[in-house]
Amino acid sequence: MLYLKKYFTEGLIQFTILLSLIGVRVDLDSYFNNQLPPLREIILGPSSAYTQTQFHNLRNTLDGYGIHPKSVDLDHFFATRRLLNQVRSLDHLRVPSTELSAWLVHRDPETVVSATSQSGPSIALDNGGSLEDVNNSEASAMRGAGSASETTYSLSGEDSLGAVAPEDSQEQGERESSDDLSKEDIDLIDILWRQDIDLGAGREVFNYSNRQKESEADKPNEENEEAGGREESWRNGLNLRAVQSQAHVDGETGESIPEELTSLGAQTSLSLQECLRLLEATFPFGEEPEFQATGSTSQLRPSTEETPSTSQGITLQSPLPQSDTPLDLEQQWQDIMSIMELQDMEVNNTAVNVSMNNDPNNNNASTTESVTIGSFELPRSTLINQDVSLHQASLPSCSQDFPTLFNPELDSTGGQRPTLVRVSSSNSSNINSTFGATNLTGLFLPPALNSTTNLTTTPVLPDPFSSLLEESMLDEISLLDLAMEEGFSQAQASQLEDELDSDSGLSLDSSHSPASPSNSETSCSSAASSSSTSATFSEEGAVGYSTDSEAAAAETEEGAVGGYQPEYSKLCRMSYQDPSKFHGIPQLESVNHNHTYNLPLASSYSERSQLSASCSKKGRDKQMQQTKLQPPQDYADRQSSRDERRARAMDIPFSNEKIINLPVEEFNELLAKHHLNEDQLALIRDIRRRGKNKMAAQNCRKRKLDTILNLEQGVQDLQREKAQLLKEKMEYDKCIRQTKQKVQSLSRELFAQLRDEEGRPYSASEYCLQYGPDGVLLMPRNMTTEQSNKPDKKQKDKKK
DNA sequence: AGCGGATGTCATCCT
DNA sequence: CCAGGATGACATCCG
Repeated sequence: MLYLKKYFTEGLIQFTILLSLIGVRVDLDSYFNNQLPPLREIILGPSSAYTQTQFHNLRNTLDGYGIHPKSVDLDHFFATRRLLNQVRSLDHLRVPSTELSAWLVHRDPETVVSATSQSGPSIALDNGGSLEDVNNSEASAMRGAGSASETTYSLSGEDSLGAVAPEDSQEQGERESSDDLSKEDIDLIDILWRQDIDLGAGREVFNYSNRQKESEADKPNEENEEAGGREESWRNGLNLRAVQSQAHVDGETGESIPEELTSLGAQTSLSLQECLRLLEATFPFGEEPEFQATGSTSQLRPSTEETPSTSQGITLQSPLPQSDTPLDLEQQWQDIMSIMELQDMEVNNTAVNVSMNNDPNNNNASTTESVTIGSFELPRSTLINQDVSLHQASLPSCSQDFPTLFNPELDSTGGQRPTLVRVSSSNSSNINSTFGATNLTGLFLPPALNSTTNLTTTPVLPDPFSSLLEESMLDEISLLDLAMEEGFSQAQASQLEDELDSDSGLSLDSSHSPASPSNSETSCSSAASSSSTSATFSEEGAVGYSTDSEAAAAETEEGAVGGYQPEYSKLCRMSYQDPSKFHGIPQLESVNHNHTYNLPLASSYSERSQLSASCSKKGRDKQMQQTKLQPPQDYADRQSSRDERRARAMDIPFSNEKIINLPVEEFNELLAKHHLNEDQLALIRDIRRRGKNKMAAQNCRKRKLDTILNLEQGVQDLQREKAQLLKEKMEYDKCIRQTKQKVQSLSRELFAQLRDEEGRPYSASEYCLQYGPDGVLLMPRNMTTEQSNKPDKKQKDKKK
């Protein structure tokens, strides 16, 4: 349904616009009055009536057209949404395509509704303020005013307060021209405008009246109900509006519009990209851009083409007569801005006011070129002209050369080149991400070098895999090495590997935990053989109380490990060395476990001494010497652990390893077999406890080490990620830089082409361009600076 | 002699 | 409640 509705609405609008352009007069009002209910049903569905908003109600009342606002609004909303989506698709800076096409919906000025009456709090709604009754006469006049400058989006209250002198003359001229349009045309346009407004943008957005407000200001006599609406919309959109913020009085009605509106509008901000799009749309490729109005939508194209819709077609060329073209331009801009506003609204209503508008001077300063003729104001507020909607616009990829695109235009413009334009970048949700907080003001500033710096500074990150390899591979490798060193056969080594692989425990140690239940009584040693700690234990146990096995074994293992980290080497050693040692013992081999504790001291001792002898490491030699020099028994005593000595002293009939590693049941059985006294039992229990705690401590330490290694790995990964992000940042910065340049050039071009009613270029000293969500505004400098000032603002939007 | 790493041990908590 | 794992703290050994 939505889809159909969307197209239906759009088509209807376009058709109407076309008719209006052609000169065919359609009485839309009557049509809508009669048809609306059905249309509404079609478009909105039966339930639509329930969803009416205050805004609509206001409009209805004020309009007097009796059109159900909702239908139009929704329609518009969907259409706008679609357009917005298309535009958003362009957000990607990297999109290479440079093509830009914009659909413009033209609204004739006459349609303006005077919002003045509604200025009340109800306006709080985005559009609410915009709702205004439109004077057909005014609208027509407005239309006639055509020249963008005249069409200025009047800041609120300007009219009543009295427009700024400089603009007045121009405005008057414009006004006069505006009269040319027939009332019918105006009505038609007005209807279209309403639709736009309903879509979500306040009427103000579309209000022609606002634009024309300048002219109205010039001509106080003429009532501009519309003007009031325009003012409102502009206020909302522009910071400048703040100036108007003082209660702005509708020229005709004399109603004052609360400042609140202004603030509300100001909150919406225009994103940089949006501005760029607008600029691009406005300045298609070098040539004088013309807006083609097709039905409701007109495409912005490079201007070589003739605009079919003559009346609404806008030419960017500076020489353009002030007549209609400027006005159209304005409208288009407004439309664009309105769309942008919608975007903002969708994303987040909490837009940030653009600081730019407030300080035009600052911006100027930033700009390289000194002269600022004027400023485009893009009203951020939701309200504003929606005449122009970008249908398809794509930003050139960052890499693309902006200058190339725009140079032609620049060349053509030849004459004055106003410099800078101030762009207000607001926080639009979409763009913000890319541009971040960058303010358009900064556009002209030299790009930050941070990105490059970062890149250069970014340290080369170590290969992530290296660490992994280290971690994962070292253990196994070291084990294998050990095995080989100690005379393991390849088969044995492979067996060892299998053991490693098969074990899925926390750590090697844990997996091979001696205490593992699987061990049978006879083979109870398994733990010792497998686990790192167990190895040590097994040795102890096997050796009995007096062997040097531990030291010798340790050294041997260390040698195998080589220069690797001590921790690692030790861990590895602890985990797997034992099995190798017991290899030579047939009975143990079958089980794969360490049964050293079963071995008599002598045997173990001899074995160890052999092992140590085989070792080539320095520590080993020492031990060898010790071993040779001292009697085995003494040496064993000296080397044995305290518990071993104690156990021997207490005449404990079995080895410590057995005490430690036997499963509880077997251990108890063992104790039961031997008749032991209290002291002996206590010692045995302590030995077991300490032994287990020892293994636990080793496991704990290994885990700590693993944790540290993992953390290191994580740090490396993060560093790598950081480097990547920095790289991306650089790229974005580059894009932003290019975009800024492009905006700058476009702004210059635009300003250069602006002409007042008399065809004179605007003085940079007097005017400046301001960008806002609502469009680009040409604002008097004093207005910008003094936002609180009166309606003087003669904003003349000149759209190209 | 002092330092730091490795290891053992204890106490404690938790499962 | 016991056995045992986990872990911090401390002690000891050793280079």
